[in-house]
Amino acid sequence: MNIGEIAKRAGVSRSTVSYALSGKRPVSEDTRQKIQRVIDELGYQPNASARALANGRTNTIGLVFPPAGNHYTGMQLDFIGSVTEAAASYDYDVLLSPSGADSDRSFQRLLGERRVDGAILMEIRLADDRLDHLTAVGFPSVAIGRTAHPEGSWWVGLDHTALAAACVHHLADLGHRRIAFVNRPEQLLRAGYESAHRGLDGFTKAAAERGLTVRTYCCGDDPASGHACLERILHDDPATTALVTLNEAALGGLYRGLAQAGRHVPRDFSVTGVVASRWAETVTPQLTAADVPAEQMGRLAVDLLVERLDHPDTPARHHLLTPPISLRASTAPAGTTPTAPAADPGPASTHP
Amino acid sequence: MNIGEIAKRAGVSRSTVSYALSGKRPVSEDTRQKIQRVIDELGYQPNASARALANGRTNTIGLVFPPAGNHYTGMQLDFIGSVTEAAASYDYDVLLSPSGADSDRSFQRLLGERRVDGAILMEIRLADDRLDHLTAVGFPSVAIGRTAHPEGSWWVGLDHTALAAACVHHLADLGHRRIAFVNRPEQLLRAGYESAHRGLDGFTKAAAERGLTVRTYCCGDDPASGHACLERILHDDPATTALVTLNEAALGGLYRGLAQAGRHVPRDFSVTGVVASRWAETVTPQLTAADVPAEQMGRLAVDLLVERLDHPDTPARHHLLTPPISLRASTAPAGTTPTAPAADPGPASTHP
DNA sequence: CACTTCACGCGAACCGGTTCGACGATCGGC
DNA sequence: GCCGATCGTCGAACCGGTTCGCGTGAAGTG
Repeated sequence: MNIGEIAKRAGVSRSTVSYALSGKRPVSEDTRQKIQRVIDELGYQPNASARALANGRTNTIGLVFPPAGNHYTGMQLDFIGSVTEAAASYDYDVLLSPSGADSDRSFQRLLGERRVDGAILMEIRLADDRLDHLTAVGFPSVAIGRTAHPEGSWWVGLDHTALAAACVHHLADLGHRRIAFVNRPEQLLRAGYESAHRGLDGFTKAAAERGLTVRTYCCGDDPASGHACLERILHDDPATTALVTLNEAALGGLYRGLAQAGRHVPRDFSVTGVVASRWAETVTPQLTAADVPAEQMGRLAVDLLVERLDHPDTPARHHLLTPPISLRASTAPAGTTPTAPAADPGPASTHP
Repeated sequence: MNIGEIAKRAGVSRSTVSYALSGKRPVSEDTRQKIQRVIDELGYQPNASARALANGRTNTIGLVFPPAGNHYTGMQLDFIGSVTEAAASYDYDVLLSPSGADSDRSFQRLLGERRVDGAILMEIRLADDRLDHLTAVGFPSVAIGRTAHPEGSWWVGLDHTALAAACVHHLADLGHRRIAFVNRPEQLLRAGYESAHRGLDGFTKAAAERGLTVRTYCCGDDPASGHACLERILHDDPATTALVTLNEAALGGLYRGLAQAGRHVPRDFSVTGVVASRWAETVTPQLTAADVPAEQMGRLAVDLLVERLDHPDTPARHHLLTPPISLRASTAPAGTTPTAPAADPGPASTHP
């Protein structure tokens, strides 16, 4: 059932059907109704490929995935969901592109084969060749995250420096003097992931400002690594009384490690960090954290991209978000029994 | 840079370039190299829309989302990731379709506008009009989940009945006599979600078989609901000593409720269920559960779909999986102190 | 009544690929 | 030396839309 078929049955030409549908030229009320009736009857819908070929727009945006293997974190899920929904509200579809191991192939396909009108990139690195390439060829894109030199490009990001610093100040205000920082995996830090870098930066500077004793750690994106990381922390400095984490996937393991070491949260040990609220609320006690507004970020990214697609000459825009720390139940004043392990080892037992 | 440009620079016709690329007709080694050189030089990639229009295949598969609003569970994330990767390995792209509130519009677009060659559907209902429609029009699709009458259609699913029953038997073998069942939200149960129905079924039958006293609950897909649900459970029957859950998003809340009620897991209360391993390992103590092999399921779904696309006349195939229960740390024999609350209320305090 | 004006609708060209039928050149066989 | 098969290439048609220029009939104007 193509447009020619509709035209034939309605007794008009193909172009008239096209104009009746697009409204780009006036069509008399009579013929419009005649055409509409045939369309309704046959349930006709124009072929997307043909339309894309003719007018050069696919009405699809690409969502470029991190090269993080098959390990997706919760935040990414939230991005995907919110981007998809926001795109749908603009009548755009979303094409997923795992810029994974063979990043080039899949990524190049999106652009070279013109499958998408624009792209949204996740998991940005400070020096991001994907973005460099896109801006070099002038391809419309919006980054979720910002590079070292974001001037003149489109993005929506979190002020990781400020957020990590806020966590430090929160702990320092509570009297903690020896704190640890649990970052994303070392491999990602080395790759230049912006959240890992800026977060570490903010943590380190704020800690220096407040004269705290700190140690920083990288930690795999899974509970087992979190558990192991926590054991290292307490081994390296048993007097540590608090930690800041950017690693939501490790959170469960960090808590488990604390329980096993007999440190009660928040009585003996405070935990905070930068984590999406749905994960902060999953652990017990709930995590006091700067909540990553993933859904809002996804929607903003789509808004920006659509604006850029509709008005190609608009100067670059961006949104830098700094959500406040949500006080929940995982932090408390330090100092009642700063270094001694808790007296009651009961709750920590985990025998099978 | 289109195929005509390549042809001109290589001094051949457009059709020759096409044949050189597709290999569907022999091309002399000389001209092939000449063409290849030009292509490499210009970085030419054929336009996807034009190709799709010409040969009727988009090389894209649609991944149809649940109508669950903007609330995505962890399992869905795993599906999305594994489907995307598996599809990439077959050179297919993945188009996301939120068959959400206005399910029709987005869903119909995929099919009617021929944006995709085939579709993978998630969150299947026992009576699923989307699937009925697809099979009615003969559109190639594979379901992740199975309807009430899956004969003759393509799917990969979990034997929820058997899994829930296995959980019951596991608890019964440990001596538990009064257990609760925590299902997905009531709204989904009423909508006919197959996991909710078959799981409930398997639970009920197995419990009857073993002569257990049971109560069943529906619970929202979030920690707060889980917490509330657990309070209801203990209020309705304080002698309950174990629960089975299908609701991974509520898991954190269930644990929190138990801690707050002074029930130590697994000493005073056993918890098990059907949950993806990454979530089972996030809670403390780690959940003894039938691990949902989400990644494997995603890959299998793609395998089936690609087979169906390549061989349109193959009879329907499917995979029914029954993963074993992974013994972790959340279940223990009942009976040492079956009904009395734990003596030590310490670990349950959650003051801010 | 002749002339412009306008509203509508038509045909043809185009987007960038694929595919089919045909044609010229080369080759081997008798 | 002529004929038929084979190989490599070309031109044209087609996929299903969109868009431009033009023609036609009716309405408006002096």
